[in-house]
Amino acid sequence: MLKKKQSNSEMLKGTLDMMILRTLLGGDAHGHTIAKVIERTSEDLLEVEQGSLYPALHRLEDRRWVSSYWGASENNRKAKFYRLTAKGRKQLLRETSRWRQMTRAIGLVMGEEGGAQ
Amino acid sequence: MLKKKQSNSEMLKGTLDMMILRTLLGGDAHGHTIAKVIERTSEDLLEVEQGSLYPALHRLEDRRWVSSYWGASENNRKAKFYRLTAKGRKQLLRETSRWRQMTRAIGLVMGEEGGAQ
DNA sequence: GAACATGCTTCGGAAGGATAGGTATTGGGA
DNA sequence: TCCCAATACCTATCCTTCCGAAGCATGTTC
Repeated sequence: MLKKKQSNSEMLKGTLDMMILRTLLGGDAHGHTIAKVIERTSEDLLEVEQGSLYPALHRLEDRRWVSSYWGASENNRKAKFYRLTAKGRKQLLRETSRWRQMTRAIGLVMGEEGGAQ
Repeated sequence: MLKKKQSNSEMLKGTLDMMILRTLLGGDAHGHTIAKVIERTSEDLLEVEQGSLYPALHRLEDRRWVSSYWGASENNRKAKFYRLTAKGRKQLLRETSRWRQMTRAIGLVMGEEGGAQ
């Protein structure tokens, strides 16, 4: 993920799962769409690579945070849809909380007096 | 890094280098001190493991972002001090900018209207 | 002088992300 | 008709970082 102009950055590894779960709060969606939603809502600051996206989706399914089923996309193509499970919802809360805590902590170290908003 | 109670989190990988560089803005320091400073300024939300710290310092030195020299610590022990180089300063600016951009982007995806302040 | 705190090093494994290659299907245009 | 672009998915391999663990050395204190 995260590219656009300068590739990688290595920063923020581990946030992709959280963003996928967050996206699924808006309703079931298939991989391709999830990636597009993340890219657009981030104002194209993030770019979700397929090589990151699909392994992430499988990971989330293995952990029972999402479930999947085959269906047809908006373009009438075969597509695997993902749905947030109850476990996934809890996980999303945990990760969101952790994310806020961590960004605040780093903000403190970086000397941003406001901390995380 | 980042533990305290619940270990890891896997989130935020790649920010350690930035925090080390930031810490060295305050003046030369050796590894042990750098770790303590990061822990304390983060209000103990972050924990810097030795197995992360020293490889990171070597990494930064390989990239010429810091230079090192042997000296004596406050406790009269042998210690390797690190100093931010001109290249390191530029890198710190780049990483800080990138960090702000990325947290803002993720904030957008997570639906935090304020974005990263 | 044993124990402890300080201080540094490195190995090995786990995990996530990116690159790059591949498959399949639909629809549109030459 | 044929081909290509876009959509949609999969996965092997490599790279990087982090962490646990083990080890070494030295100064201080009891």
